[in-house]
Amino acid sequence: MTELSARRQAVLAIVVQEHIASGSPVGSKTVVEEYRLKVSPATIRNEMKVLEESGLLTHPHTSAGRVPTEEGYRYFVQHLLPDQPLAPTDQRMIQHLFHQVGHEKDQWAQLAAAVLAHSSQMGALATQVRVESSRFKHMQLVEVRPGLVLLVLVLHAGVVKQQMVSLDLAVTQDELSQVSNQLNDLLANLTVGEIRDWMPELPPLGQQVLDLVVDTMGREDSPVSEQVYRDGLSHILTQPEFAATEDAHQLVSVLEQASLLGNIFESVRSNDGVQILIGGDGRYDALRDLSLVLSRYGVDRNITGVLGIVGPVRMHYGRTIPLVRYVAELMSGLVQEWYA
Amino acid sequence: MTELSARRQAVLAIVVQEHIASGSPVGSKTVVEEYRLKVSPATIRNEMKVLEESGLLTHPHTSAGRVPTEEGYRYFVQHLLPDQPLAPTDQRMIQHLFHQVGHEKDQWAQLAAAVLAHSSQMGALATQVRVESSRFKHMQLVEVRPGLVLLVLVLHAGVVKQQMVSLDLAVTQDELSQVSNQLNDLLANLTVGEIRDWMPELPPLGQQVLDLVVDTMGREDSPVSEQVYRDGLSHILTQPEFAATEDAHQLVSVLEQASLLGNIFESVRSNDGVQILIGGDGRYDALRDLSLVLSRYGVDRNITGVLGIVGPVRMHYGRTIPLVRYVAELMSGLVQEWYA
DNA sequence: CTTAGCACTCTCGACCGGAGAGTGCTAAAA
DNA sequence: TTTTAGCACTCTCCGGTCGAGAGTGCTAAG
Repeated sequence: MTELSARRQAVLAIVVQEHIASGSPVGSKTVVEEYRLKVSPATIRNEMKVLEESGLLTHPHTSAGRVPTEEGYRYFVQHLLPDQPLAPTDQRMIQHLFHQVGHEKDQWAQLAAAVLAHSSQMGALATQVRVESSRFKHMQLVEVRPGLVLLVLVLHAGVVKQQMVSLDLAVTQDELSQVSNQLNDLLANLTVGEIRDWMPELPPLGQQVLDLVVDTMGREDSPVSEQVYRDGLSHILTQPEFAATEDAHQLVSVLEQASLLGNIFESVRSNDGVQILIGGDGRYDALRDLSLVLSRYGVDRNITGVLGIVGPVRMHYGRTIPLVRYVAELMSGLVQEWYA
Repeated sequence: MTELSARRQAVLAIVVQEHIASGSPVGSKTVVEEYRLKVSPATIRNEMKVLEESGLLTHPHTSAGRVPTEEGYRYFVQHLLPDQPLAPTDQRMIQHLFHQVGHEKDQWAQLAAAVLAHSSQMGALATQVRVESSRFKHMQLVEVRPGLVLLVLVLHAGVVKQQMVSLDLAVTQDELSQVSNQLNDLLANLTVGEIRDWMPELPPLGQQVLDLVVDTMGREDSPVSEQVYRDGLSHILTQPEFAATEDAHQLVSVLEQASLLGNIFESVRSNDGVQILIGGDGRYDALRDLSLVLSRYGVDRNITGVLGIVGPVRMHYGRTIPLVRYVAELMSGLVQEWYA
């Protein structure tokens, strides 16, 4: 990508903005008129032709206006987009919403998604924070019914994990409490790795419980509670009644497909700042017509979540980027306050 | 709705089935030919006319075949659909999938949704079970950092609830353990209602914790953990690029709108068997073009979840109904095994 | 380097007309 | 009384045509 003259940059910016606003190809006349340039349409046409040769614009057919390519969007976002903070009114509105939920940290992510979706009029995603390699804090065994025991594990940063298990041998609640107390002393402040390496000598029951603790600490968190799971919505869009475009169908299936999002989220976790994925950036074919504006949030590298916006490539980046950044910072603050 | 002659019923059944299969209006000739009836098309036309006058069929325009009305679908589902069990191959396939997840009860609902979606090629919904009015079993206070305490509450049926709280006064872990033990004795096997009515005399700290316990027991479960929340997907479908039909947009927004689904689920919870909502049944305008095939599952009235299928009104009820019934029974079995 | 002028291209919507599908009616047959 | 054959009629769907409109690319002059 060679350097672009100032005017050429301006033309690109205008085409991108105008296309984002209108949704249709933008012609040379529009560029001149809407932005009161002091040159003629013909001049703009020449510039646009050059931009097209650089791969930043295209036109859908001979006699339509220009449309940015994905590359054009990327150039725009990287070089031509002044990154301003979120509008103060939006800031206040969002802060207000977050003040209302308060301590219910389970609902932060959901609220973040709702706020993002509402403010951007796009799709929104948010995960809860994930705590990596947390240290053991406390455990408790509770007999639910004979032979069936519930392990409750409290880790640092207030993470609670639970696991139901049926024990081989019949035990009393007293025995369970005894084992719990013993392990509480032994394991205090250890990570799962440290426990694995160490593995102290214990009586059979203690051993069995210890194995369970290690399993449970190592296990990925899994979704819990009254969440409504949605699945297969994309199937419906294939029905002729819902004669949705190829695109709409694709969109929904991408968002339902956990593995792809998981990959992307992992890479987002490991970088700071808002990250923008336009049209899959060539790496993700399934995202061909989608853009993601994502950011990590949390506290250092150990407590992280991901949130952001999904929408068509033709998205108002000037609004969505500050929005995502702001919400991510806000969430980081909340997490800091209650976890760290 | 007056009684229908056997032949008229047969014609209705054929029209419904054929329309479900083909998606287009079905004409008198098709009815005769595909089902090898021993009458002429003209006779069928007369029958169809009567069915139309009864409000069970319509035609989209003068010279198209007939299409069932919502009322027609309802009649079909209630009177003309032989309720057969799910095909044994499907049964085996589904059982196989469920055997693999085993103890991870958090994942059952998700799996159920995935299975339903996959087997029906429609949208699927599933909630976790919800435990009503559960009895107190055990509690534990864990100091996360000075002034910040985590309450972990274990109820009967293995329900775990947690709540982070900042205490007014500084306390030691010992004091916390003492309060925990005291309350564990006092509250054993009580429901939230019983605790509220009783409310024993306690020292200030104990009182504060007791209030918190009551709050937490009474609180609705909220989604937890690494669940990816989705929101606002319907916004995207309003963009011209995803020029989805009115219907598709409606569909997605309905499924995102928690309150409507919540209402419906409540009514599903309180009835047995598979419940079918065709085109909103006149009660839900937002579901005009959608059908839901839902069922409760769980153990008696106290531990219940909801699962089912969403799709266009033109849905293959003969397949989806047995499928939903089967999965609901399977899930009930699992819940029984691990909760009751 | 910029611009006016102009021919050219392509889309889009409207309009038309014929083929096809299916109905409703009538009158005859069972 | 019920069923059926025959037939006119209606409506959609599809392809083709046409003109308006928008915008470009080129050329030649400023």
